[in-house]
Amino acid sequence: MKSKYMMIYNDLVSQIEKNKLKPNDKLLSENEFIKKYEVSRETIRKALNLLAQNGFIQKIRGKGSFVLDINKFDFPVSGLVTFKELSKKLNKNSITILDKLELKEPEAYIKKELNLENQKIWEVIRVRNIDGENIILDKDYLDSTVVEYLDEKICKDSIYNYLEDQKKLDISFAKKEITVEGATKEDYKLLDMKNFDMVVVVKSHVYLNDASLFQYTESRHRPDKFRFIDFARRNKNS
Amino acid sequence: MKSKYMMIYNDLVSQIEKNKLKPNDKLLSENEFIKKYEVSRETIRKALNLLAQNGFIQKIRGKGSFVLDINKFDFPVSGLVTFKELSKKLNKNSITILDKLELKEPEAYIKKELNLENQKIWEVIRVRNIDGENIILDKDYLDSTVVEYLDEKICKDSIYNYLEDQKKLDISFAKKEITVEGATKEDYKLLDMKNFDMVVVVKSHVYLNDASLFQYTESRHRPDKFRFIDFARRNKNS
DNA sequence: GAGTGGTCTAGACCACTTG
DNA sequence: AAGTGGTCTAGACCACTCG
Repeated sequence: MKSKYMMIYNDLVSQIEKNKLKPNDKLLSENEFIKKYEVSRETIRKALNLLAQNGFIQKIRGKGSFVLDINKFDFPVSGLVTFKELSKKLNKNSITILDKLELKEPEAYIKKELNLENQKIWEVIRVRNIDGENIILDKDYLDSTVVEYLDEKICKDSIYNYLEDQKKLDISFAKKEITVEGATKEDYKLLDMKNFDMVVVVKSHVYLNDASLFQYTESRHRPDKFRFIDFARRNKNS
Repeated sequence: MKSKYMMIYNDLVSQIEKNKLKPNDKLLSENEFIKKYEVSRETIRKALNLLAQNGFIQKIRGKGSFVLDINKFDFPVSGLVTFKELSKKLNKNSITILDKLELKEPEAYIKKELNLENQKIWEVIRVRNIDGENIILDKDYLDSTVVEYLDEKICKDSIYNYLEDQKKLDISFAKKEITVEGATKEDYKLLDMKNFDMVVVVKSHVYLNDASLFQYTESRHRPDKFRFIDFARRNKNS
């Protein structure tokens, strides 16, 4: 955030997103960046490595760093991103409908997913309406010992906003699993399923900075509207 | 590969995979690692940061680094991994059936996906049979100016093995897109579709180290057998 | 206060690309 | 030969956790 390499990273990301740096453009060399930002080489390299990791640039030894033509920003992207952040980027006409908000004893399988003892959980069921159609069903389960309070307003806006900005929780990482399953009665009831009989299910376990699990989520998508984009670098360690 | 931080990274990964380091175990501190491996701190930190990035450990300031309980290795995992590498990890009984191998003029949409001029392409169509069922249909299209030669043996084994080990190509990164589509006649013909009428489609654009695009792939999965696991860290830059 | 990880520096040597 | 990125070092200061 305030670290030098993060500021340089954010500066370059915004230049790429604003198209001030275009695909195939050559960045300044590391030595030129050193002069421009008045920092050491390793600091520049941290920023550039982050850009490479996230698919913005490709570094080529002996040649330089080049902007990639991966327009990840037209679509949903991998990573840990909230629905609100996404719909903002996509410029879609989206509404969130709160179907259920309840502090309750967890069902057995939720208890298992969240490794709970006797804590209660918040169950939040929300329907995402995009361009007039109910497309996504989000079912969230949050450990009430971590998240003591929730209300309708928070759920309709963004739970993560509240947790990060108000509660200062440090949401750190998630394990996500994508599968395709038969639609349930609940899916048919809450979503505009047309003639589809399957849904894409994204199950997430979300962890705080101290590696504690606090949230389990099932995000159920009508198959024709589901899209997941991933940028992957190849590992050749072994 | 031969770099110090990569050797340390691989050493620790193998300790975690062999369960010599168990979930929630505390790693040595950075200063202890310095003594153990006789390297500088930044070198240790490069190795540990790679582990954190890939979901093996969580670093907590003031406390230490801890092994995560993310059993990514039971399942398909995100990243740029070949079918052969995957099936080896999964210990499944898998067979590859070569349906088509042809050097030809590309169809218009392939030409577009690969930004081709007048090059011919290799079209490779393979069916993956797992535990006796035809589950996955892989359609590969490779730029023949990059990959001049292919044969049946290579396609039945692993194209990437050949390209990396024999041809010394540096496969670097890919953009992948996951969607769900209606099954085509080809899907019905080549896959054991049971009663399903949709397939999960993974479209990949694969690039070399010099950022040149050389392969486009469509991997079509029967929906009940598809599973994608992703480990994601949250970015809070903006 | 001692120990931990996070950031940053200045300098070194290397491998690779290009003119 | 000059310029590029890749690795590595030794040391510094900081913010955080914990007893």
